[in-house]
Amino acid sequence: MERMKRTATCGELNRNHLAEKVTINGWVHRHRDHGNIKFINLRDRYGITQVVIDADATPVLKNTASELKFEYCIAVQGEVRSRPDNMVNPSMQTGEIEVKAEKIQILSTCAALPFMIDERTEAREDLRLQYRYLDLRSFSMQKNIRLRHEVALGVREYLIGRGFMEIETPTLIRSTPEGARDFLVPSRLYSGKFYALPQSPQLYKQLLMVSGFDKYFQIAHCFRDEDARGDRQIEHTQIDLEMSFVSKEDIFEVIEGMLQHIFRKTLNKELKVPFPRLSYDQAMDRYGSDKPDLRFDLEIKELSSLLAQGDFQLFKDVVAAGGVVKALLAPGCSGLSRKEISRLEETAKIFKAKGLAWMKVTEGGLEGGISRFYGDLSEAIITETGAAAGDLLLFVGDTRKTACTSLGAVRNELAAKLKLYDEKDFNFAWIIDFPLFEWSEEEKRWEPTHHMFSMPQEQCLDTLEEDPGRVKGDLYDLVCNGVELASGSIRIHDPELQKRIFNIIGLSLEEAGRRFGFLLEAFKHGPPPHGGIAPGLDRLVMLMAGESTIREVITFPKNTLGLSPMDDCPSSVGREQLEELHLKITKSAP
RNA sequence: GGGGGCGUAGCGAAGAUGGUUAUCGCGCCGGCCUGUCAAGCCGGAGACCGCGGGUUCAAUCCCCGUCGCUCCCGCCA
Repeated sequence: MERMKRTATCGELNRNHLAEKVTINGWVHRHRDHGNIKFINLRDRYGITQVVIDADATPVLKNTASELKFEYCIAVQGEVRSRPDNMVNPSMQTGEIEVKAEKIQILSTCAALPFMIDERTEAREDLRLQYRYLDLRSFSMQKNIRLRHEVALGVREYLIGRGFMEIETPTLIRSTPEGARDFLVPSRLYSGKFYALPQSPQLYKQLLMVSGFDKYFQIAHCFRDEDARGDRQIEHTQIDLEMSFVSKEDIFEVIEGMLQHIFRKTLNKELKVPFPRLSYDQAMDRYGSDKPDLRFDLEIKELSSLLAQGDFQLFKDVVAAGGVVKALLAPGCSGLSRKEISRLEETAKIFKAKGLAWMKVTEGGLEGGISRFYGDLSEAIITETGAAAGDLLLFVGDTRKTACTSLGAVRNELAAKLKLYDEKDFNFAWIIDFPLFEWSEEEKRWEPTHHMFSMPQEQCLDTLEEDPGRVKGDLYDLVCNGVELASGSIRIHDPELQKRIFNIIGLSLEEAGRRFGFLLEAFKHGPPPHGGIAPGLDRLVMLMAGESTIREVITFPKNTLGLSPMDDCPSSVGREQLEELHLKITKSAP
């Protein structure tokens, strides 16, 4: 029998098609058998159309229809007709019509499903990942993957419209043991040698600038052999871009325009640009994070000198030792129970705080917690924090970093608990003025905060070596709703300056030459000033889709352990394969 | 490497201070049904209660260990 090819999709039929003969192909989404009449909701990626097998159907048709089960792939030929007035389904796109089946062909059958293909699948995630091809049939996954496609399309439309060229760079590259752990690919031809998968196309895009390509972008796969998280996979996708002859202002403007274009097109949402800017120091001091969620206020205040005046010895000691006391005002939270406060304290402790001190604000002043140490200062504390009766004050005294980050975590938890923000808001901001170097206690040396090719800010150029910790870089992150969406910098294009950076991070010229000789050599040949940025596509789509993990916007993700439950990889390989690669396994996985 | 949570039928859940036959919804199988759209009704099958050990007359429940998944700290230039 000839296969019945489709003439229409399951999403497009409406009153304009009445009386037309159509063939639709798709999957049996639902079937309702009333004995002498039967309904099938046929689904394809465009929508769902109701098929009716009427009482007057031929025995052959009725027989075929009775065989249908969930997710059978079928073809239906029939006539589009309007539903009886009281049977119209206003919640369906095609709810005014139905297809009266004349012929049904079963294209393939479907075994019993491991889970229902629902709008919201409730199966455990590892099961969903194991049967990802089924999970991807669900409405929400179809929607997410389509959104991802539209975002990628928007990226291309916008950037190409702005004169960018989409250029590919290699996937098998030289390993550079800086930063994240590399994935290595053993060489067959050269025993004991390895390629690496790129953590990003960083060096190549800089070389493309040297080549004069001026405005480059690529939707690039990046690989990092580190532990996964909800917003992190060992393999992810970046919208990688680089521009010559620019300052960070130019890059901000391109990214703002690009996001505006994408949001307008896909979500019909108007983003307000330019995005606000916060220095790294401000972000840490006020929000306790370098990726603050700015959908809500809840600012952290510093009360070191005030609280060191009271009788609470712990805070006195902290301040005397050069630490700080930070305060977070929890509005209307004086009613929180001990238990609730101690839950917040647990959160603070995860981020290294030794405890979470508190005071309740009442009409009569401060009460409970550590308030008894601050009788005389209560008015000053209330004024300083802007607290009002009914509020709760939370304090951490510690090093600046610990005090800030632990209260930052409490801040996020409080905001979620108090529902201080609209989930659907998008609150973008640029975080700028990052320090260029960080002291590594483990390595006992300065390390680049971002990477070693980032430009120090001009005012620091003369004094780089004096106090590397104070050097600010031409570095910037884009954050949205507490998620780091992009990271970039203006790059160094002066080999002499580059050498000074190597020197500060303790990388000898010989070693630098071995690892990055090609880049240094390139920079001897008229490199243009350049800079770039790389928004994470997965995270962007995750936010836009309202999802809380990037796995929901990736077709075939790994789980948090870096495994793929569907094809069960990584997997072992045969001895011949290993021998060909000159490899020997010294220890097998348990 | 470390901490929290979860693990009961194909799926999602409930369960008891330790006590006969482990409960519910979806799915599956069989039957009925002419307008449903999460169709409905009747009947049925399906669970070594993650795995191993311990305590006990008795463990799905308590204890110890282990495995799997997940969230987080570390890590992620």
